[in-house]
Amino acid sequence: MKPRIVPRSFYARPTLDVLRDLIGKVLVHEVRGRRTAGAIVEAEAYIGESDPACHAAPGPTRRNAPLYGPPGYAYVYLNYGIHHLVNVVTESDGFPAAILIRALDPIEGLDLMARRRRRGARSADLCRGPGNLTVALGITLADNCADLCEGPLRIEDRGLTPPDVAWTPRIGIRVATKRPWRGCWTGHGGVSGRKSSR
DNA sequence: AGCAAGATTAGC
DNA sequence: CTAATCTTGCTA
Repeated sequence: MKPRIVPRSFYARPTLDVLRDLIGKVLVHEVRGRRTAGAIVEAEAYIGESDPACHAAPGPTRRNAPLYGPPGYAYVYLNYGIHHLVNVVTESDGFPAAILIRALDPIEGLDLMARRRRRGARSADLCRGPGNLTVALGITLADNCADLCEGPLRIEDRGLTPPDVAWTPRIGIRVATKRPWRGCWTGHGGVSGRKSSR
């Protein structure tokens, strides 16, 4: 199967279904003709205003506006003043939900990724961790609201066999840590997490 | 206008 | 385990 951009209808479904099918898809970013890409290995779901960990929990604000918009768009924001995190907006237009991309398996542009990551990192570590993969792919606030179905930032289906997905609690947050809304590529070494979760 | 908090990471 | 660092949103 040749590379194909994932259509908007893919994202207009229940978030956990999208999350399961997103593992194994390829996130691509092109800057000045240079392409970087990696297979999604780990991601977390943030669903609705009733999810205390979701940015939409306080209701609509200027910052989380993309979450309420149509599916298939990127929601990028700065966390802890240091790290950019990428989310994929899901569900129907008007319902706030998204999937945080936490780790990738580098496929293209490894040299460029290494250059962007100042601290030396082995190729397998280039895109491990939500804050690290945005640096490796060169994703910034400028990519907020980017259309993932068209443009320099997109998600492709390269025909990889859908991997088994392991569900675990979300990490790195301090509320609602018991919901098993973190999907990991079973047995893949590129999954983030500092301790036992690997 | 000022302040506290946060979906992280690296370093001791 | 804790510091670093800045945007957002709430309070005055």
